[in-house]
Amino acid sequence: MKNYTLEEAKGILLKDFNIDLHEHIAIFQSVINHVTVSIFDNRDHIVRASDTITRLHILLYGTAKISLTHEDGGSSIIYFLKPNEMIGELTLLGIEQNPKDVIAIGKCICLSIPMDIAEITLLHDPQFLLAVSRYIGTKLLDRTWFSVKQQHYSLKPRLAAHILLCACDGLYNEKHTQTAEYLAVSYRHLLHTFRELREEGLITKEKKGYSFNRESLEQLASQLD
Amino acid sequence: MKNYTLEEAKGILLKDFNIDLHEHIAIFQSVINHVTVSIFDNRDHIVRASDTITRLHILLYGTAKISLTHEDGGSSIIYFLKPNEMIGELTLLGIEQNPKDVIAIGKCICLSIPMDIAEITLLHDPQFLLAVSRYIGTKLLDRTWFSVKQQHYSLKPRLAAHILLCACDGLYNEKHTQTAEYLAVSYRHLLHTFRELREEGLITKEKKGYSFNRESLEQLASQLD
DNA sequence: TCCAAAATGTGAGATATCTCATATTTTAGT
DNA sequence: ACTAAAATATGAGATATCTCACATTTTGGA
Repeated sequence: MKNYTLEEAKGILLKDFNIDLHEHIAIFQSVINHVTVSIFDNRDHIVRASDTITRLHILLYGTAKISLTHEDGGSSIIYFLKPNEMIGELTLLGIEQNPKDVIAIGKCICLSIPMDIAEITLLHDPQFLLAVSRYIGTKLLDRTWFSVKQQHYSLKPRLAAHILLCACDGLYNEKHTQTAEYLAVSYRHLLHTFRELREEGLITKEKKGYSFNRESLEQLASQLD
Repeated sequence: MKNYTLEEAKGILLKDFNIDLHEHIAIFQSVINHVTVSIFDNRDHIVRASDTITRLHILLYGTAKISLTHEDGGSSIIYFLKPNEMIGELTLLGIEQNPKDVIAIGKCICLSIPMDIAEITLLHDPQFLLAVSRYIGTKLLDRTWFSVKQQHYSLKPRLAAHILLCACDGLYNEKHTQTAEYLAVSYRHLLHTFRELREEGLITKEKKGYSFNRESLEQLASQLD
């Protein structure tokens, strides 16, 4: 993990990642001179469950996972974070009881400000508060939909939806281990279901991932709506 | 369902339900002259998924369930609402895409104000916005914990936790049909698990519900933490 | 008080999913 | 280029949970 000032970061971000910072810092406008930029590598902890959370982040680039380790040693992926999502907002609000691990999947870039600065400014800023309400509310709805579907339908249609969701240029290419944790099934069972989809001709294994028959997958996934 | 003005309601609430309104209207102070009180009977719809939502409610008394009907005809209980919880706040924030049914379980009493009044006042009130952020954030954490546990552990320990949570004066007395929907298992399987708990001596059927060995249930449920 | 609807209860067989053991292939770091 | 770790893959048997069919009991209204 490397840290940069906003000034240092501007050049790097624009050159190497084609990110224009101006689009992203609106929400931090009132605390702009406290903003720094951090670049994380694959598997770096952005937040460690066991540590005190000292900064409020916004993910600019990359994907991160929030995950939780159970008493029995197993773990669950709770959420995949995508660009423009916040990290630490529930701690800022003073309601997070059981912090979770946030881990970079591939390279990740975050804006961040110190938590104590956020507390004395953002918590009184109606614009920020409305934005954060909407953000958390949307997550609540997403999570509700996801978990209701998860508990009501078997893996096959959920996997179909997941493949469609993750596919990039018509190719699904996620790690089965991650998918199994996210869909909360055993690795073995996930593989079994992948085979079913293959045998039914809905997906085909290629060198770089799985290609698929979009219409058939969509039809399978449509029962979730 | 019956509606009352705040003035009309004061007497009824204090006399019949021992509710002192003053404790509850703080959050609506700025729109106090638009507040009305509604009393719902068992199985009344407080909100109907198919209708436009025109009021923002706060539940004062009773229990209500939020539930959703699946494409395949089955249904899931998403959440049990308890006193001091809001109904319609996600609609107020403009982010609710798929409204759900909210149904009274037994008698329910709500404060409410028209949604359009809420939009022009509460959405700019930092105190309200902070309160609503915390409220929704807490729900997000509850729901996350619940669904992660739900998908990772079998019914037995979850049922133990549920019995402890619902028990009143050492007696569990919920409808099995409701419990099955909430814990997202078939009625048949729920009964099967109840029998297991009975045969292992953790619970005992009484005339008015189930009594239980608290320590044993707590030990069973403790693996969820 | 009576009836219809809801809730409770049980059996049997089907299916989804898990656990564990083990082998091969791919990936990342030095 | 080599090696250890991670990811992929498969089989076999166990378990959790579901579906359906059916009988009995309780409950809420007219």
